[in-house]
Amino acid sequence: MLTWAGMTHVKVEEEDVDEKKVEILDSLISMNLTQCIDSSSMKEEEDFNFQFLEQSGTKLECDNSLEGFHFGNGGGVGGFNEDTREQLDADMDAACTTVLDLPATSSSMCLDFESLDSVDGQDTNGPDESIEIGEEEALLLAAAATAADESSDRESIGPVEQTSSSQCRNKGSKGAASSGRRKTKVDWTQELHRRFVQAVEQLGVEKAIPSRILELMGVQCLTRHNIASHLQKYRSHRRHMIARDVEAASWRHRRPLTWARSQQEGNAWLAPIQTSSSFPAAHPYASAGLPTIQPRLPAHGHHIGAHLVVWGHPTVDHSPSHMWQQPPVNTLPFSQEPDSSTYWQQTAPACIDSWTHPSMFPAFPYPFFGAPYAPSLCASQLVAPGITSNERLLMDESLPVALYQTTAIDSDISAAAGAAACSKPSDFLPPQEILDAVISEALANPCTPLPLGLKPPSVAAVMAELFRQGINIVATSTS
DNA sequence: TGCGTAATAT
DNA sequence: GATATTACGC
Repeated sequence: MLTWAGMTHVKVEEEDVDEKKVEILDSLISMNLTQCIDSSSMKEEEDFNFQFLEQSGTKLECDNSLEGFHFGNGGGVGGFNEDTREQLDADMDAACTTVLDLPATSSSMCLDFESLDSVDGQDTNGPDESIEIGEEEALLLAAAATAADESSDRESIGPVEQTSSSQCRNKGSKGAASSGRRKTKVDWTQELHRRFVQAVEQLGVEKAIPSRILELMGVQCLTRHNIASHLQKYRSHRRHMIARDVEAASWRHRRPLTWARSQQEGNAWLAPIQTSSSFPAAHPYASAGLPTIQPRLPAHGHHIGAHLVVWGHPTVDHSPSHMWQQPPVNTLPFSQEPDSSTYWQQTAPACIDSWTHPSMFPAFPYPFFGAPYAPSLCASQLVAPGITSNERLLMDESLPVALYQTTAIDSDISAAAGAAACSKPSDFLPPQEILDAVISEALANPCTPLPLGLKPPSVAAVMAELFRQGINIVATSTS
């Protein structure tokens, strides 16, 4: 039994259409759908199988594994050209005679032809909160597709929006007739993007042009404009990653000692975090805290260079592109991270974007800033158990040089890091010798430019610190 | 004509 | 926010 779940999500993947299904299909034509069918939930259903539609009389050229079949005001990927769509709308309107009482929460729908196998009685319902409807309703879409096929014998098929009800059209921008002119969004699924990337690589990033990419991808549902748009963003993201590489290299150049030390010490800085927090040791971020972390090597890409993890970095990019890799909030542990995390990384420089969950401890690129993010923290809070109070005091007196540079760090990161550090203070302590080395370096090179993105402390902060240290007279420069 | 890019629309 | 569309220059 098909269901209208909270998301009215029914999956489609059945190869054969038996008579029962055809029967249902026919009956659907006399029914109406008032519920908008949206593409939002289709994103995860990349394996829509068009064979059903093909076998039921609908010719679809789309690669089954690549295309979603999206309905509704959100548009989507389907196997219809514009003419087909318009005819489909007309057919739908003509065929619909019954108003289904569907829950208002039902906002999207996918067809699950696999579920259609349960027509004979097996119930494949999902959650209890699902609201059942008959296969008829669910298959109306398939019927519509069939009708579309009957109305069009064109071979060329492109992604065209398909609305399934007047409600959807109303929600749409311009109604049925006019909205039909607007193409639907392409759902750049993992597989679709993988093909895209593959094509780009094959052609060479710089030499890749939309028409050639489209050719290599062999996905007829896409248009050259689709490719161009995606390519535009792809290149943009890639440039961003490269720029970040350059910045990372620049920082390593300016901070060779710190860099070398951090490399020698490996994960020592944040190693405790790996085992004491939610960081799975296997995750690349487990080795974070270093200026560079081990990137995930792309399956097909070229490793141009390791990128900084820019958590808390003032120059951290908050552009939408990062969302392309961003797992959902409150996401699973890294070990369960979805493949989407490598969305752009398949050919873009192997990098780790700042897409990780903000609640995670930031892998700040500057080791001696690894812990004292929070202004309220003092060095002693970072000291391992067993260190003497005198040693703690000494560190407290020594660290301001390093600490002062953290004053401008993003407050959220500071708060997060501070909270993390306070909760497990002993976990954030680097080895004493490293700490000494870093402090020494900072003291020996007070004029070393700040790493990119770091702002100098405010005058007020400096004055406060000086005052705290008993320095009340400061010569000011007038030059 | 096709392409790349930026701005804008949906 | 992601994608499509458009305009413009090359």
